[in-house]
Amino acid sequence: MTHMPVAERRSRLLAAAFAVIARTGVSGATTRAIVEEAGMKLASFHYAFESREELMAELVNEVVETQEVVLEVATAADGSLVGTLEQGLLRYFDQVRQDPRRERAMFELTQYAMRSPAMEGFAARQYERYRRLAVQSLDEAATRTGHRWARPLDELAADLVALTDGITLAWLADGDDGRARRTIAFAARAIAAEASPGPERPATTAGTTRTTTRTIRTTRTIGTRGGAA
Amino acid sequence: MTHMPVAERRSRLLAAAFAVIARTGVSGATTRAIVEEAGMKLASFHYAFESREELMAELVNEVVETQEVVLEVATAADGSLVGTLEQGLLRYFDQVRQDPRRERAMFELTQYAMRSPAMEGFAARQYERYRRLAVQSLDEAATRTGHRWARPLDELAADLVALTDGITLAWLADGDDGRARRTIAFAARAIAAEASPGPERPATTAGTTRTTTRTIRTTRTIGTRGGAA
DNA sequence: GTCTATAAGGAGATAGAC
DNA sequence: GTCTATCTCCTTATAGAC
Repeated sequence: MTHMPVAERRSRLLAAAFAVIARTGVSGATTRAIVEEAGMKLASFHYAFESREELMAELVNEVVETQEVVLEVATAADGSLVGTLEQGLLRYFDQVRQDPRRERAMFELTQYAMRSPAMEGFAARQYERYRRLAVQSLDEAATRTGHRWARPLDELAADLVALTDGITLAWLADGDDGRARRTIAFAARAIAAEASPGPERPATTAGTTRTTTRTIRTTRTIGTRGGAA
Repeated sequence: MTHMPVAERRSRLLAAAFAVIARTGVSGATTRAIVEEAGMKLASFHYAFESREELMAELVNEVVETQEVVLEVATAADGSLVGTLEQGLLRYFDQVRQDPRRERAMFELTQYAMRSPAMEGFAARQYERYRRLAVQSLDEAATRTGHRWARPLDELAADLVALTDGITLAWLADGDDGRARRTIAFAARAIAAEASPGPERPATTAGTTRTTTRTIRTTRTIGTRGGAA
């Protein structure tokens, strides 16, 4: 019915496709289901895209490039590195809890891409992006709490991504919030243990609640179960 | 052609289904592809199974129950806990490298089960089993190296499973052996850091190569990059 | 540019001969 | 019990009217 620039149509179809995948999985994302979700007619699909495969490739690309947060660093409750990391991980986990279907869709799209010879290398690029985002978070966390990472940041980023992936997968499987939070506390300890007290001073301690002013409390933090668990 | 007890037929179809899934993914596991893999005719499928869905459910069950190793503990190179854990993780990783398609199939089956309302709770059972196996490994590693876990073993098992999952997923995505091994070294340190030197003596130090006899060397082992990386 | 109608093929499942 | 042949439905994709 309505006229629509082809770019707009493509964009809407991509969004619709992701929505369908989130709801029913990749296998449910038929051209018919997608156009219905987008409120279009079937023929419009093939006017905007050469094939379903082209849409999937485009979607997979878009999804990689718009991936934003691995974990958002928010200055710690007590200024500690562990606490800061744990807070960040808990925020990430909140996002997962808030929209589990999105997360499931991401995993499925990754696996779909790994199966498609045409999308060779996509999964690798996705994980590279995850790591880049993690690098930023780790860098900021260390700076804010006055620490220095004892290993190449890129390596630590890979460790962090592995932990978040594992935590997410397990939670998607069993939905056990408490368990996820305990593993998050563990993850925070594990990552924090890879830092040394560094020369970088925390930028500012203002504006945070419960400022215990206990700066540079670090490395050996076994047993710090944080506010979680 | 050949007569065959129905139980045998079911068993062969299940094995064929898993092979097809490993090769082409769940979406490629059509009844036709499965019977071809098994060297049967299509009608035999529906003689042995009510429906494709029934086979998938059965497969998913079988796969859970026959899952054997999360990580196989082999006495450490130097008797340390970190080393023991790292060795075990490296062995696990070797298995993954040796048959990546199997691992991919496992992830896909889990996700498939999570999408099927009929298989509600399967994924949770699978992860419970993973944890039980991890508990055994952790228990043995601690006993052998004379340590005591400072947290409930079930929690640590969840941490370990998250790490192995994350390591596996990342490697399946990018195939970077070095990175995987570095993350494994990190994982070993992280888990080992959750132990305290305990009263349990190592059972025996005989039969292991490079027995440095340095018993009870523990907890603070950052930087022990082991034989990996 | 957008629609209806349909082609062409693959899917799960079954009928019925042997 | 095992086969061939077929039903029915759903998929991607296109033809052709408007």
